[in-house]
Amino acid sequence: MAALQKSIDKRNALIQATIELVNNDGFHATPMSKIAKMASVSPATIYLYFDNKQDLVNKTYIEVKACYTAYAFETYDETMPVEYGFKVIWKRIAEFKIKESANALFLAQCDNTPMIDEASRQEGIKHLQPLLDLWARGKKEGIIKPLSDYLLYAYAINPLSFLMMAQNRGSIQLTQLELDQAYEAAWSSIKVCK
Amino acid sequence: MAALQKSIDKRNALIQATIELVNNDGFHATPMSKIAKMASVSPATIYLYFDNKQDLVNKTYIEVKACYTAYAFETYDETMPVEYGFKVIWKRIAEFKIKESANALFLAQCDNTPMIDEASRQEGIKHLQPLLDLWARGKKEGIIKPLSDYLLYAYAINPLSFLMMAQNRGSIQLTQLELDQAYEAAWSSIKVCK
DNA sequence: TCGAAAAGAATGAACATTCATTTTCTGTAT
DNA sequence: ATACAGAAAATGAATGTTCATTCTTTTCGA
Repeated sequence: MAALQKSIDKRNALIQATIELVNNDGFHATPMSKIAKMASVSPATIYLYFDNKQDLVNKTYIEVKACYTAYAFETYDETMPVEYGFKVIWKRIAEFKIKESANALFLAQCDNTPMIDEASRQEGIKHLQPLLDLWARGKKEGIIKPLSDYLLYAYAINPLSFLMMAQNRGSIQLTQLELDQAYEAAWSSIKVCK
Repeated sequence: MAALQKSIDKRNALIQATIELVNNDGFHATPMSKIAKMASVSPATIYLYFDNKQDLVNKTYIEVKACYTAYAFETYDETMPVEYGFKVIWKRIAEFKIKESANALFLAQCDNTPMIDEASRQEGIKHLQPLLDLWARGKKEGIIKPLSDYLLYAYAINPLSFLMMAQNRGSIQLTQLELDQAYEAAWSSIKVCK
């Protein structure tokens, strides 16, 4: 059976093109024809891989978000002490912003825009669970302030939001020192003061 | 002279309609015809007030941003002690998010999207100067951590970014307690630990 | 009565999606 | 091995719609 002959490379090229073009021009200012051209594919071909433009961008979002969270939790495991765990995750997220800046920018745009379906948004959130768990543990151990779950949740969606601001629309690169400072600031804001 | 016979009400209605529609559908998914209809005006009339669609959204952005900063600094003056000044500004910003949530949402979308001209973006940033000055003072007095100016700047663009996340795309309203917690977290992240 | 302001209809370009063909792949029979 | 049939994949060219902007005419205020 030829159930999956469609080229995964072509699909990836389409996703990459979508990210790059949406970053530069925004969702609605990015024509399917341009995405097709950048992916070296006919416009009609896109519809073999995705239902329509909305579906393309939804799936791109979910894929990038999954990539983001996988990256964030790569070096973390649940047996780590809370503070160390937080540090490990935080640093990975910062690294993601820097090394995968196109992906990070794309996520920022999606998360602040009516561009993505609510369902896909929910889907994208799921993978952040380990961070929420870590925080629950930190609160239980008295290491993390008893912040409202709702705030922690907001924080979890974008713990680096101010780094995002620093990175997103300015093109300046953050230094290691700045990253360390940013981490310290973030940790200070949630840890219980001794 | 009839240099300004054009109705300021009509202009305002157009700006309001732009904010509301862009919040719901995004810039490019908002047709001029719809903006006109919501403002009870002919599409052609928009062009008496604005050069084109881009100009309309740029001017809307600048106006909302000015409104935001005016609100933020309303109760602040430069003679206040640093910590108190920070608190006063922060609380006003939080209030803005809550009371003027449509405006806040609009700004979040503009700031994370290629929707606004770079020039207008710069224009919008200018009014944040008092906060930068406050921080310079705080650092000089040893009250605020010696964070990189660049980070403080990023923070200044959106000191409430994580509150934004909490408010923007979820529709849940934050409680007073949560706001207090959020303020404490923000202050902890930048103050010098005693 | 004149000039600005406003209106509605018209224009032309851009775009998402579909259609009718062509190309490529794969499994099978020789 | 080889050729071929059938199906999936890919294509470029329509199609029909939507929309920003402009044009011509009408309304309004002084």
